[in-house]
Amino acid sequence: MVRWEPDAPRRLQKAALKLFATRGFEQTTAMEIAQSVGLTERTFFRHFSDKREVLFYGQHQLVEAFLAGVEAAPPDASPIEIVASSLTSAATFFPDELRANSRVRQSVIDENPPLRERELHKLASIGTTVAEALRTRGVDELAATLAAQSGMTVFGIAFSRWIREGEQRSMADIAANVLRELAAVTGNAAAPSEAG
Amino acid sequence: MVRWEPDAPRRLQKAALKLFATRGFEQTTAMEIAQSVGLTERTFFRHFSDKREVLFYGQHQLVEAFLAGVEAAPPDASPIEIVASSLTSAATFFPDELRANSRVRQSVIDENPPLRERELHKLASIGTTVAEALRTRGVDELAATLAAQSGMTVFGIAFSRWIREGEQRSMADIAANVLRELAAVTGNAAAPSEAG
DNA sequence: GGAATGATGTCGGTGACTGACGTCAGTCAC
DNA sequence: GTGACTGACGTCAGTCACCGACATCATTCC
Repeated sequence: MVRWEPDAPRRLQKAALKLFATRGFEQTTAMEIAQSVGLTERTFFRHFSDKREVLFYGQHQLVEAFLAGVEAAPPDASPIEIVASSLTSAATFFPDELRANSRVRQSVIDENPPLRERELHKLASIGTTVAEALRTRGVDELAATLAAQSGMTVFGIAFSRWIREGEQRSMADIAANVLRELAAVTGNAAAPSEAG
Repeated sequence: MVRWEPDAPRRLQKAALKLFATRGFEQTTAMEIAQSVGLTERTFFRHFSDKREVLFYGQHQLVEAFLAGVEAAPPDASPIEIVASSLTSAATFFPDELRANSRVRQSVIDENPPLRERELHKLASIGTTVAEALRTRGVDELAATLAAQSGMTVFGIAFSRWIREGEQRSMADIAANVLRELAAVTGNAAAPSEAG
């Protein structure tokens, strides 16, 4: 007989999402989440640095997918081509079966500013990591930062479209479209000093 | 005889920045900030929704500068030209005299993840507002969101360069350069579906 | 079979943040 | 000029996120 059920973090995450979705994020205490899976509040905070973090458990693998995409790009690829490869790789983390689940999770996040903050921070943090990987490949700092952060912008927009009701395209397809549109939008940029 | 010193929020902000810079953000309690200007903790939280917010007092005007830049753009301007105008307008909020002050403030923010989160949220929030303004001008949703969020990326990078030690150029000049580089970087984008 | 390990529980605390209510100077109606 | 009203603040008591220190006990390793 085992002393504890295994995989406490994932059990806590599932319980937290359910409680947040029904009762609301603020109205749910860490103690309630923990007790709903037979653990104590203290144990909750041993697995998650704070109450918000429980919704972001497993993000580590997403970062690695982005990085794998960077490394998969051919040696002569331009910065934005590397980012494109990175997005394609990351898109494998969002198969169609996950769409419904992602929708629920995102609706919880969208309704709670503290969770939005954490999400933006995660995105920016991935962007920094990808930029670092670009610099390792010889891309200069400004281009690397711009390409990586733009990639995160594309990713965020693509994801929000991917979970739209009625959307049929795959995450990879949407990301590709958004990235093309980014090129189109920025293509004719005028210097800001000309305006104002 | 006046009952209270005027402009409590600004006094609290100045005291908070000084304390955060010397003692650290976490090591400074809201009560200490309040007491250092002769107020109570309760009054601190009447002016600021949370402890982090004290460092972002006055951001409202920055948003309005961005929006003024949007409105100043000619009617036939492309989305990215409108964003360029917006950046130029916002740049007036960062005259050279503010550089030293901005450096101190930013070093506090950079060293504290909770403050970084709040900053990213503010930036994204301005981006959403600018995107909304673009849509009002007839820009379609995708282009508006891309242009506005890219503008925030440019703004963030430009600001971090503006406060670099030894940097001489104005905020407007740097922003113009970064925006040009964005166009160059995204110019040759390949579809992500080709890679990976 | 005893020691080390690792995940958990227990206890007591700090500090962010809130709601309810009291205080008091200025202001304005009458 | 008195009384109602308002606005900025103080006081008090509470909830909850989060942490450090220490105890517990099944499993594992020697």
